[in-house]
Amino acid sequence: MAAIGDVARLAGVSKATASRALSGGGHVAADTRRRVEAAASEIGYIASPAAASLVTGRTKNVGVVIPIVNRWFFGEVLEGIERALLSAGYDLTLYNVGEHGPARDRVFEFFLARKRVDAVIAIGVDLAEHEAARLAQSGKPLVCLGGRGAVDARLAIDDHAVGTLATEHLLGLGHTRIAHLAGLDAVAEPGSVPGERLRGYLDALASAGLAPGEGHVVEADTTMPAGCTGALQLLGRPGPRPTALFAASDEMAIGAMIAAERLGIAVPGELSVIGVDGHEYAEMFGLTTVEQAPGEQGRLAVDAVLRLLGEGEVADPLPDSGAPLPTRLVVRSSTTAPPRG
Amino acid sequence: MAAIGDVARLAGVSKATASRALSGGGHVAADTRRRVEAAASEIGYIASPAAASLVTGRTKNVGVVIPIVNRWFFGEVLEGIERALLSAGYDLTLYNVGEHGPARDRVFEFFLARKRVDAVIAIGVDLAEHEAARLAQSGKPLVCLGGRGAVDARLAIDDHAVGTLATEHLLGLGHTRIAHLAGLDAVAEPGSVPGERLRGYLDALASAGLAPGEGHVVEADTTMPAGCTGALQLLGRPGPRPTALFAASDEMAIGAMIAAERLGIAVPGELSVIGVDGHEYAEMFGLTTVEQAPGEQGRLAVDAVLRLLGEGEVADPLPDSGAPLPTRLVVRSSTTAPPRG
DNA sequence: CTGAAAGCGCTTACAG
DNA sequence: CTGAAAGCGCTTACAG
Repeated sequence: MAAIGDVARLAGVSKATASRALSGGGHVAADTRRRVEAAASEIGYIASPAAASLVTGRTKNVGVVIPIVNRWFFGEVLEGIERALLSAGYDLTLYNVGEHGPARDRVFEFFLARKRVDAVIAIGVDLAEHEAARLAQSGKPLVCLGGRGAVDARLAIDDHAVGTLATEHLLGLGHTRIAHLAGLDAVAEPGSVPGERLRGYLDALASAGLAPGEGHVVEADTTMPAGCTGALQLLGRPGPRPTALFAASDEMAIGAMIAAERLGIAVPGELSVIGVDGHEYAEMFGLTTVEQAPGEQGRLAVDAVLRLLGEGEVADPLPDSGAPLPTRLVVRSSTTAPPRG
Repeated sequence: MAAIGDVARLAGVSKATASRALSGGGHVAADTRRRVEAAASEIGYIASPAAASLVTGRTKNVGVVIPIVNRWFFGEVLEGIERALLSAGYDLTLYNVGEHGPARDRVFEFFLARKRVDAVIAIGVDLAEHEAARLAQSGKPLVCLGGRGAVDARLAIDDHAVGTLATEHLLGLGHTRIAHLAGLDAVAEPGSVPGERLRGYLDALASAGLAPGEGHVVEADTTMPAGCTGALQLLGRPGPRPTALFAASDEMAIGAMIAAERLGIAVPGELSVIGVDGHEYAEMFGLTTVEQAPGEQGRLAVDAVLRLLGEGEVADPLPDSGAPLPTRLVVRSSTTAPPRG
């Protein structure tokens, strides 16, 4: 393996100068720099990250903590982060943490606690107090995308507003029997993403002088099969059927559309359906949705991390601090006015 | 940050002994080891990976190259790899490479060429000659999961056999007009995954004295929307309609089922559909499929890499070298005998 | 079983 | 602008 000494010798300079020419900020004569660069590329020299980080204390590596890879939203965020990090010359080290337990503890107590990453991005993870504390004490910048826990830098959409917006769209079309397919633990955990969307839905309903019908709020996993099962249950029960359904995610909404079809309920004729996300499959199903931009969110998280690390022009770590990430209503063919009669 | 010198001082031993007690294989008195461990945990010591790797030359980090994160198969593989790597104490550095171009070159020429990873796992990527050469010259073990390119260690299912198995299932049910929804470039690239599945399909057909009908092989992206569009095209054309369809992926197959429904074609009554993958949504749609186990494949790739790195009992790098990864036919309700008449 | 010393490959004050 | 020297925090022969 070629080391910097080899480059220096070939270029006829000292290791210090070679280092400065290749990476350091120190001034080097233009001609010297050229000679060093030529020498480096001639022998295919690439600096050892370990050696460099041992002295600089920087690793040019960011840890990304994610609860699940294989869900559209998370996959998009991850791709956005990867792209942004790579183009900034940073590596991405992936930690897929699930439920609390020894495996998750190990990530926070060992993997993330070492000097292997300069910063951490946590996506949609509810940080326990001791986890947030661990990270804080390590002194590494932490940027959260959604999720909960006491941290400095968090980017998030306004989930309450999302619930309100979706519900108001249905109210505006004239619906009064509006059901909600909520995410898991929406009722039990008020501050969570599903909880906030549920609250937005309830508040919008209340503002219109309405309340959900009996059994018209059902919780399910935010997947297509779970959405299908949940909708089957919700739409199949006796009593007045809802004319509209707000699902907490597009995958659930699509599952609900399929459930409606199986029950012979026409969408949107007999049932309007709206989701949340802007899933890549939404268009195929003509699904009306409150769209968010996960890939872009990932990029913004990287921007924030890079700023906290002092890369580029050091500005406000979170330029629009406090302002929620953008979402927008995209109306397609799955929502319309309720059936007459 | 606590360094090993602090631990040594607190335990009343030398840094060398502290190092041996904590990680090194050298013999240390049981009592000494206990004292060192107590000291380490007391001050929360965690070895600096950079310093350790500088001297050992090992990083305990594996680079994973993947063409796309947000596709079920790849997401599952990635999760399987992450879990296996983490439990072996290794980090996973993610490189999402797309089309050939400067961004991809940078991954192979810079990121992967440095001494930051001990080995590389490439998932479903067709390695160009210069890319494979780059990796080989870096001396790092490379394990491929699927994909193409000249490499030593490759794990893969037998895609030709997959195509044959799926087609034979349909033939066995009595179908003779069997269409194929192929992956992109199946015809143009004979050695690729889509190409092999297509060939398996054609060979099975030929063995039964059959050939695909006019316009009964259509290529599409391996996604649900593309599968839907492709099936719409395939099923909508004039002339005798196929009674069965073999899709190169479950997502495509599900898209095709939705297309059939939109065209008023009953599945399986008028059209049998079979896919490939064992997608998590297959069950919800009653989809018959040739199942593979991507998560498990990821784990096997890690096993192979770890063996090549000399971890654990150094055995054959690829224990079942040559043997393809397992797949199996899972029959559900989307396939049946062709309609009479 | 344990310690003193060297060294992994860089970068960074410190002089000049 | 450039070089000699120190040092980042470990591990590993080499002795004892």
